[in-house]
Amino acid sequence: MVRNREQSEARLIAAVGQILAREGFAGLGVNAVARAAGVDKVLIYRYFDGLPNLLRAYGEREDFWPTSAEVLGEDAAAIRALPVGKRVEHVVLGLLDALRKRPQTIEILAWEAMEDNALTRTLADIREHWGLRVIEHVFPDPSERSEDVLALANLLVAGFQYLMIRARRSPAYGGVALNTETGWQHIRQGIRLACRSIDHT
Amino acid sequence: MVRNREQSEARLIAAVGQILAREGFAGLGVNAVARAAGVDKVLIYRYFDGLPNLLRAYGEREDFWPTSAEVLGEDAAAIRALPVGKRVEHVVLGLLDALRKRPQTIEILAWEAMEDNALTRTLADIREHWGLRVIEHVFPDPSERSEDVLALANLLVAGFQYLMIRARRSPAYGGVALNTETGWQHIRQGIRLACRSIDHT
DNA sequence: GTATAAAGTCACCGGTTGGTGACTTATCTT
DNA sequence: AAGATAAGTCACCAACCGGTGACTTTATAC
Repeated sequence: MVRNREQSEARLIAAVGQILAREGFAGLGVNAVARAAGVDKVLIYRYFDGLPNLLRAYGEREDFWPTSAEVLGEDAAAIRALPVGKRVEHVVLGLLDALRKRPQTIEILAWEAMEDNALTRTLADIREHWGLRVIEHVFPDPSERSEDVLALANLLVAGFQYLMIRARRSPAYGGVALNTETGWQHIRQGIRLACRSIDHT
Repeated sequence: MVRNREQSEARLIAAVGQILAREGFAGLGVNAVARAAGVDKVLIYRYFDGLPNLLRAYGEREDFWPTSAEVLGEDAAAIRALPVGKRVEHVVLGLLDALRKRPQTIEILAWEAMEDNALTRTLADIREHWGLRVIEHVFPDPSERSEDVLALANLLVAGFQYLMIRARRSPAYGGVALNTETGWQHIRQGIRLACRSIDHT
């Protein structure tokens, strides 16, 4: 048996992702993670001082959250020149595409919303800083942020996040297909439709 | 000790609601329910043949789901005379108000989306029949159901459901207050804003 | 009043959970 | 080569989980 702390840490972090993808957060525990990593669970305490910190390490991997560039596109300055409605549409759709590629991130978001414990709180901390940066990027001028438009934008984001969560178990939601690409195209069209009314006041 | 099966059953059903309200579905188990009901857990098996059926009994109480009248208003026929966008607005806002009064129902919806087991599947069955009736009521003519509008309507419903779920733990979401009435007024305005573009094509 | 079926109690089962102490073994420094 | 430090193993803990069998107690039907 080769002894290698770095490798063991990496295995534990990878095991978190495996379990989240396979069983969801319900199966996430010290025993399960250690078993999946092929490592003794005592190392979780020695190296990470418990599961919450291991989960924090997992949440801080580079590709866990999309970068601002991935959400906003390469030319962030060009976005700020668009009317507000178009800007909202752009960032909401960008966020949708970015998150659809990250099923484990969706799993974390879901869990964060459901339960309130040491593990979820650490994850909420990580996401906090990330989310604020995006808003600052898109709406540098606070006067542009109408309360109602902000509410609508967040409602749309909350909506597709919830649909992504349901998509893992259910093939459809209220007549909208969640397991086909065309179903998600309709959702994207719905978002565009909603954003159209923002500039049209 | 008075012996009364009906009362014990009622206590168990009430205990389910208590636990859902207090701890959420994470704390929902045979032992916890029996303890909260002040009743031996063996009665759960004797009277309900297990927790799933007890939960089904809980989900079938009269006031658990809003009635169609509560969502649509008293004059369901008048709604069908409105343009499509107004109809969507009306039913989405009606559903929002109806569900805001039912925190335990939100808890169930959340759980249903998160986990997939015997308990959640029984609850999904109950909700299924309920949801279809509402859609049939509002859009009796299938030709009126544009795919994109349907997607938007479901996106809005999914959105406020997700926000309600988060509201239990977080006071705000992306700058929108979830713990004040004015915050929810902004969300309602956002819904109205989104629906405006439906008829405006 | 007595028999009987049901209501309720209690102790226990195997399994899993998060967590720890004591141990062996490998690697690295001197 | 010897010793120190860290990596990894293992057995065990108390607490909980869902679930069951055997028991006592009460109400009810006859």
